[in-house]
Amino acid sequence: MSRASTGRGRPTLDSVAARAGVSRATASRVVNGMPVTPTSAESVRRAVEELGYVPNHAARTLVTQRTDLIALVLPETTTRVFSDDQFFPGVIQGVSQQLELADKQLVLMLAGSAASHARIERSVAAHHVDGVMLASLHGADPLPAALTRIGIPVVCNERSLGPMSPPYVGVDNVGGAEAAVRHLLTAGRTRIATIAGPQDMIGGIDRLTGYRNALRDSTRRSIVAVGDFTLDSGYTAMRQLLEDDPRLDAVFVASDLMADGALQALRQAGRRVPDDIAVIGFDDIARAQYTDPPLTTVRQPIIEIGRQMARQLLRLVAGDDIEPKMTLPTDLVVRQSA
Amino acid sequence: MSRASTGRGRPTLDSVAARAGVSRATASRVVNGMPVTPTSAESVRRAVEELGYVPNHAARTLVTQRTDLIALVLPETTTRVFSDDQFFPGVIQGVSQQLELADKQLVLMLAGSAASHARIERSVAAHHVDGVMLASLHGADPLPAALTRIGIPVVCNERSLGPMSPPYVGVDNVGGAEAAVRHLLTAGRTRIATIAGPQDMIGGIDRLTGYRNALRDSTRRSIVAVGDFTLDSGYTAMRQLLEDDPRLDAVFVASDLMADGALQALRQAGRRVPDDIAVIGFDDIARAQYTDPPLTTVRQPIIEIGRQMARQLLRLVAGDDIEPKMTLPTDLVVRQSA
DNA sequence: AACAGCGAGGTGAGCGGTTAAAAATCGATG
DNA sequence: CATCGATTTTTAACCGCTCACCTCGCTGTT
Repeated sequence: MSRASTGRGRPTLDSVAARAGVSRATASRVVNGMPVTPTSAESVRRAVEELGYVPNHAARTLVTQRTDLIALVLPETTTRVFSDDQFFPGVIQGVSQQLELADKQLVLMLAGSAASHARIERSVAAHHVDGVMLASLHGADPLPAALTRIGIPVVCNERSLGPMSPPYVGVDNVGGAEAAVRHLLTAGRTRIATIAGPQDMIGGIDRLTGYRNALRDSTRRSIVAVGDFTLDSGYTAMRQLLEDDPRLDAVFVASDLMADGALQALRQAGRRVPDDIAVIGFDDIARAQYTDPPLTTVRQPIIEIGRQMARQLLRLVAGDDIEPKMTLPTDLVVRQSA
Repeated sequence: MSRASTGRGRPTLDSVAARAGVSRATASRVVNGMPVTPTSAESVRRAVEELGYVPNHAARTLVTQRTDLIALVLPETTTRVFSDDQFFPGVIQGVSQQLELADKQLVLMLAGSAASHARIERSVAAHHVDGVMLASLHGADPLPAALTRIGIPVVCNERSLGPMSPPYVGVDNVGGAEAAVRHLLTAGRTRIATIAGPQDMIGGIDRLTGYRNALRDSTRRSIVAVGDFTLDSGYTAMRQLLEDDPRLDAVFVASDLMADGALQALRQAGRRVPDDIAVIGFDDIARAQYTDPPLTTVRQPIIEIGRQMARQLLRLVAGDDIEPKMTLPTDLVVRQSA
């Protein structure tokens, strides 16, 4: 028998069924789009409409074991969440678009302290979410391994440096950097330095590799300074480079934010860009078109990264298996700085 | 009787109870920190430990009617999510910090299309979340009213322009703008213009009001151009102002991003800042310290906005009632542009 | 010694759905 | 017209947890 449905509060499937004159099971079928007689489908649909019925998510989750929740974990290092590079907003936007298509909700988890790390693991262990996306990991973060062990689908942004590398969606950092440096070589630049990113992040490592690759094919030697993707570090690194080798005529900078800092250092040092020295950045952040001069840079498709991460994860959640490595193209955007 | 606990899969409260030699109810009490005999508390705790038990969230939600999920709704207007003002990342960070203390999870919903609007309403109607924070609404958004009608706690960022205004956490836009303009007056500036923000957003409206208030007390007349908070619009507005009144000696700009654009227009027009013309922005975004010259601006405590929104909402969710209007202070940060 | 009072722990009824299995319905067929 | 197979619908058993209520053993009182 269907349960007594006298109770007030929001309507349940029982009240819908009662009103439509069918059993709860039939009502459930209609709600879930399973085949039923047009007659009962119609009456159930009307009852749903009249009562303003909305399925109870918790009840459904309890039996189906699906939460329709997808987590996006971001490391809450001030460096990145609060920098201007717009990486996180972009990823969030892409992820959000894709999840919306699949009618999943996005749970955002900022992993700052060790406490939040533990909290995330607990939450995932409780199967509070169906899958997890990890973005912008530093070094050999233990999280990918921990989550994989729990046995929940995981997708990363860029390959993980740790022991266990889950499927990932990355961009062609190496190729992009190579293209940038080749552009400088083609323009006849001879002393080409780089301001690399942190060497415990894929972006930092691979862009430096690309720089080295491109120079290896030429006769130029490599000149390297290291920053941490912040504007200040770009400024400092540029001053350092100028001091070490005043005759530089080009610099490939591993992020636009650092490139912006580098431009300031160059301006202060009285160097004209691109006449005296060419500058190429990486990321193509919004500001790149407003620097002085507008910045030539390597664009990475940030929103697309988010979309693809979500797409891959959704497949994993659905039980399909996927190509574990996905690399999105980068391309050189030529403006005035090189 | 306790249910047979032979089933494989992750441990349930039943298996914990069985292992600890107590009833499910007692195990539940221990897990939820209610008073029990030290003896049974200890044995339950050990069982939890050994089995790696984590409570099933859906089951708990089903009976308690709490989801421990809090939604943050952001309008996905490209203008803001993808601008450099870092408002959203800041709010997210503040919200996240506060929610973590209360052990709630954050569900992020981007409200772009009409479809996503409907989706959000549906999700809230299903009591998928315990409460909702709405940020940065445009005009008379119908969402506050719709959500309030559903009967779920809502907190906004800034008061809503619509018919129904939920409790909100805002900043002292008027006072900040007044302080900025007074600073210009004190410095002896005589022709003080403003580049206002969009007049369908509280920030845009109130900052213009503050500008007018401050001028009303003086003998200066007001000169107004309107932008939409983007850099480009600041640039355009500044050119317009210069054309209309070439003898301007100061401008109060309703956002740093627009101020950045204004600085570029001024530089291009050959005006020296602050010698020929003083510029004051609003927001104190990260970039403000790197503009040329560094920007004098009105700081608003973005992270704190997020924290307070979350704090207020959590109280509402807990059933406490709160002061429906909360205004956080803004303060003038004097750098070199004025 | 009998009994009220009290606190700890057990019992069982839900919470609101899904879904496998059983029952009912129905058109087609011999 | 009874029978059979194919659908559609109903029944009822969960999913895993909380909580109101009841039981039970113990102490303190008269």
